[in-house]
Amino acid sequence: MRLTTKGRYAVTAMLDLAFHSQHAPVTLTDIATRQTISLSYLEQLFSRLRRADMVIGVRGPGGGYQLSKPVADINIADIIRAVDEQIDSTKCGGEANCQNHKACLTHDLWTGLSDQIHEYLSGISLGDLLARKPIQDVASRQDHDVQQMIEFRRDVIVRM
Amino acid sequence: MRLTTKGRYAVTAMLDLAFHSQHAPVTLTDIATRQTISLSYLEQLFSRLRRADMVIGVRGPGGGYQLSKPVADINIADIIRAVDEQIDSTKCGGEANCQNHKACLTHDLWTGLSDQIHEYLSGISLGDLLARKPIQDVASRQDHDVQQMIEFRRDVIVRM
DNA sequence: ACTTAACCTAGTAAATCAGTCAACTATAAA
DNA sequence: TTTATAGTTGACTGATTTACTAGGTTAAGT
Repeated sequence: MRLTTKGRYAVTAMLDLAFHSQHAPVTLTDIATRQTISLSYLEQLFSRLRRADMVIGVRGPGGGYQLSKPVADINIADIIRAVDEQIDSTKCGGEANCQNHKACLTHDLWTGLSDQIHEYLSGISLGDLLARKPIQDVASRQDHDVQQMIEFRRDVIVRM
Repeated sequence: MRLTTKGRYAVTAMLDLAFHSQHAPVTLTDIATRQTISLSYLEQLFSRLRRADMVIGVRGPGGGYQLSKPVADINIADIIRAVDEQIDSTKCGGEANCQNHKACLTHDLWTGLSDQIHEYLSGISLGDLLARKPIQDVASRQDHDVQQMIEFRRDVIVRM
């Protein structure tokens, strides 16, 4: 279990997707605009999320991404694990013989805590996050603030 | 709140220190041997831990490191925060003006979760970890396995 | 056909990780 | 009072990861 800005981007994007894809697919361009994340970087993250069966890509006009499961069935640990390289078992890759001939001692110490963190994050679903008032407020504010920007951009492009 | 192998090293080392420094200071050399962590890397980590007032360095022969507080008063979040660069508020460093003129929206989404993780890790003390049976077992096994190695190394050096 | 938007590949500057090397200072034991 | 111990500091390095850019191809709708 690793916790970096990469995972934060993924969780934020998934939260944005969950909030906006109730009726129709959401384009990465929209998410990138709302959350100020690089579009190409988002593409990379969603490539992993798609391969992990967390989202479904819909091609063509009117397309975008949708969640593949109900928000209650997608937890934070899964999202982070999907985009982060899985933390290799360091040194003793499963062999458990890095110190003398005994089982890999160093990592056993950390394992308990690491498992707990994972278990904790597994217990929080996208649905749980969505249900929180502060997040709803922020999302609504983003919609309001960014909607004009998105429409303006589309108008400009249409006119070109 | 970031979670990498760097933090894992720090927690593991602090756990080792807590387990062995009841009576006398523990040298980084011993910790490095037991936990198979680079000595010089440990020195860097403990330099930060010392500046964060989590450990006390005792110089000279018989010296080493000791915890500065009871194990119940040292929590995991503090350890990780001491060695990791604090995650900067990305883009809008406290200014809260990264999107339009409004408050920094993107990061607000993550803040709630990040705070929760921090709160969760704050609730686990070194004492809590020490009290766990599996960790005691592993630590005991390490003592048994590594003690000969340490003594052997000292004998060799004395003879040189 | 043309547009849309997902999908894919390769590359890159910057940051971080994990570690080395080499010096220095304070302290306790000889 | 040497001398060995052990902490302290800083500079430096290769490898990896991050975050991002550029440029394509493919599938689907109008």
